[in-house]
Amino acid sequence: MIDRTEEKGLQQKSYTKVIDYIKQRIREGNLTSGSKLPAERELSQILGISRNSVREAIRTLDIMGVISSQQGAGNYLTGNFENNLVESMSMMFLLNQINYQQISQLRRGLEMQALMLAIDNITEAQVKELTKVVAELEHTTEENNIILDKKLHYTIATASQNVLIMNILQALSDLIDQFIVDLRREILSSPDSKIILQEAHNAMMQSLINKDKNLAYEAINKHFGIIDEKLRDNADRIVK
Amino acid sequence: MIDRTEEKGLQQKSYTKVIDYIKQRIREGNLTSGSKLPAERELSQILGISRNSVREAIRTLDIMGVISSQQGAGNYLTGNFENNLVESMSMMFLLNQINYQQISQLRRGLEMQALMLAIDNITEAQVKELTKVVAELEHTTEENNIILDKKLHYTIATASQNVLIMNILQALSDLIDQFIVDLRREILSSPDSKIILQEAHNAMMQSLINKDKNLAYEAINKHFGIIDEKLRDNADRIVK
DNA sequence: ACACTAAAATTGGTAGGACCACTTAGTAAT
DNA sequence: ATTACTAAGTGGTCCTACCAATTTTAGTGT
Repeated sequence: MIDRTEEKGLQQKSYTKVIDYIKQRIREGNLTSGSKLPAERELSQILGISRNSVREAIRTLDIMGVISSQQGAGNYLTGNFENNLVESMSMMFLLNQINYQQISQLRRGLEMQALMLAIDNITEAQVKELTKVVAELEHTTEENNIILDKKLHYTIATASQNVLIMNILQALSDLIDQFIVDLRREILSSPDSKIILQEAHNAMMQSLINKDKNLAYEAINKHFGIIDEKLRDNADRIVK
Repeated sequence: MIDRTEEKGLQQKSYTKVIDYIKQRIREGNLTSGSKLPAERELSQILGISRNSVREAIRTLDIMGVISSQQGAGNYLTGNFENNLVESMSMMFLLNQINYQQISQLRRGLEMQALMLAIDNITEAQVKELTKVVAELEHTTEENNIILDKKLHYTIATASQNVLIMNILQALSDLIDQFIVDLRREILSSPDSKIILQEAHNAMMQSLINKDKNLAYEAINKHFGIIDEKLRDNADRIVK
């Protein structure tokens, strides 16, 4: 992406040609989401590099979620970046560059902003959906607790109409699933936190209905206040 | 790690073996940040796959920022994920999956949370640094305006002590540099917005000194209120 | 014994060919 | 027209060879 070619012999690596080529084609409007890329053998000819190098770039874009490789069919531009975020953060987590507290802090910031945006953008249907989920959450089994909770937050994220925030929140949710499922389940269903979370969820819903950003602010703080508290009590139980 | 081969033809792709292998070694503590990975030829032997496949994984991890490849020396575990985020978001931007408004909304959410965390974690030295930057920002040339502004926000992000949030904010900053430098410059130096931004920056600083989260909330909203307004007026000027 | 240099070994970067696995399109048989 | 089969196209994997940069080793001279 960053081209420092010709700068003291610092040579552009082959695979960057592929990425640059694709970006260029996108800019020109020749490639859009869903488009089929030239075949790998063809790309290697066009760019004057080996198929190996092409594949290294393709594989990277694949894992990053930019394209989707289908054996026998071809490479297609897609744009699912969630996976990439999950993989990245998963690695950061493993390398101890971040801990769960930081993940939770990030999530709080995003949930807050998502809720604020949702207040401006939520549709009637989404409010209805949300009301249903909140109601169901009040008397549900431990099994469905997580599913419904996810649904609630997902609905709000969707209502924010911000794909970027949605993707990151989804990635965070996946990350939590990956590393601390048990703890999540426990927090959601322990008697004391359950009540507070219900109140928080209710307040979030009310803030959306009344378009009350102050209430939204309080609701999110309440929600993550209890979560952070529980995390502090169980910090030792987060395993990798 | 889990090999589901032979299971109805659902075959694990070769390169995943490399990623799983590295993750496993990290979990076991055999690999940490800075460690040298086995040579590619060696890895291909260990995992029973071709060097090509190994390289596809290595290249991906390289671009993701997990490792750093140095020709002649070897592959080293690093953990610079910022680049990856920039590349990802850059692609999302190009593919029109996100627009600048969404980037700004994300940034608002993160700056808000960063400031809130900074209130709890900022050091004396950082407060001093910040005070200096804010003072300098009041009478500076257009050139230094951007640099100082970046420095201000970077200082707050650092003070949040949350590497994840720092990384994303840095990535957003890079993304802005990449696509809308001119607009950024203009917003920062146009007479009307300059005053409001100064007020916002001052309020942010005050909120840190007085540890006043309500003021922080207002300051961030003021800061991004004017930015969003300017963006609306110049939406047509964002090019790719 | 030390410092420096040059050769050798190591390691990532690139290339090209071969074949497998899967999908798609075209063709032939019914 | 439908189906079955074949052929072509395309990604997935492997191998071998060589280039380019770095590191290590051996050697040389003082």
